[in-house]
Amino acid sequence: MPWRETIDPYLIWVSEIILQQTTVRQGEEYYNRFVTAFPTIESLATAEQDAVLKLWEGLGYYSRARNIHHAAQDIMIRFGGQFPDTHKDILSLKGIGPYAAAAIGSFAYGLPYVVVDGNVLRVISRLYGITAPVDVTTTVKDIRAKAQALLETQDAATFNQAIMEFGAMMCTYKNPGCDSCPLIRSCRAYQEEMVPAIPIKSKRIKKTTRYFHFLLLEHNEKLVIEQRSSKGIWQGLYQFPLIEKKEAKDAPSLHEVAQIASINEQPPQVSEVYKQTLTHQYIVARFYKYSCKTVPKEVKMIRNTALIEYAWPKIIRQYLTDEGYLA
DNA sequence: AAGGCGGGGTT
DNA sequence: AACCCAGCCTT
Repeated sequence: MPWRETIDPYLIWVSEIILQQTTVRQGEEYYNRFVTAFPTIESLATAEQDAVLKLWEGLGYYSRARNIHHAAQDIMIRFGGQFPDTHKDILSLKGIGPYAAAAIGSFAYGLPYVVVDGNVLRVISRLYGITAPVDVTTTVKDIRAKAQALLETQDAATFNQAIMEFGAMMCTYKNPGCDSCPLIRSCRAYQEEMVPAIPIKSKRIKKTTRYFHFLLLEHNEKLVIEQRSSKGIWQGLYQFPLIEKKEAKDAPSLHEVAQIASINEQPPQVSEVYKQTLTHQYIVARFYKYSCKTVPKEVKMIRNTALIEYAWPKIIRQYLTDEGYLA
């Protein structure tokens, strides 16, 4: 892993943000492309947000891309382009929380702050037999304090790397290697046969289903696109004009489509159903291709060949790939 | 303190 | 299809 062979805080920062909620296998390619495109803080700070999002396309949690971009600009202003070297300053950057601040600080500068990621939550909660839910603030604070005490005078970078690796390789969520674990004599969960039950989580997420109808409005060999803004999913990414329905059986009416653009008489070319599961939502989407007589002046229109230049949500990118638009 | 935010992996 | 994986921001 290239980011383990450097003490450059910028490279470590990029890798830690990408590797959050992402497997190493998937993240590695994104990391390489990102640091090639933006080798320095300054190059990232001066980039367009669209360019940053394009490199993040398909990775998910796009606020990470917006935040790292914003933080790079912040570093130029507040720290003269030098990545800050105190825990407090690192933590003040947007998109960097307790985990990332401890990881970057220890790996780049040897700052003595323990990392608490999912691995560490699991290791420490099992070691101390913690049956309080690990997804509440007070429990995380307790676990951080216990982990910090274990770090004590040890080398922070080595300790942080080791405890995360131990969680990932030995103290795994399923099928942990208790049979060969060097810590079973001190592991409360093992002694009380609680290993499979810990860590305990309290929150359940309920998913809502949303029905999206994307309109491909064609006029003069161009398509109408728009950028998602404000709140909700896929902020900053691009999409086609969207009509959302509450029920599966609903389809956009001619009248609704006509309000967006003046369409020709022939019926639209309707795609198959595309589905995507998000953390809190289940998306069901169809795509409708219309030929238009006119479109409103203020909309953004691009040629088919330019579609590849924009950052799309996974479900739209899948459709565009299937239709040969990105080939 | 609670909820929202993608996408991938395993069973 | 139904489960799991996670750190940070906003409200």
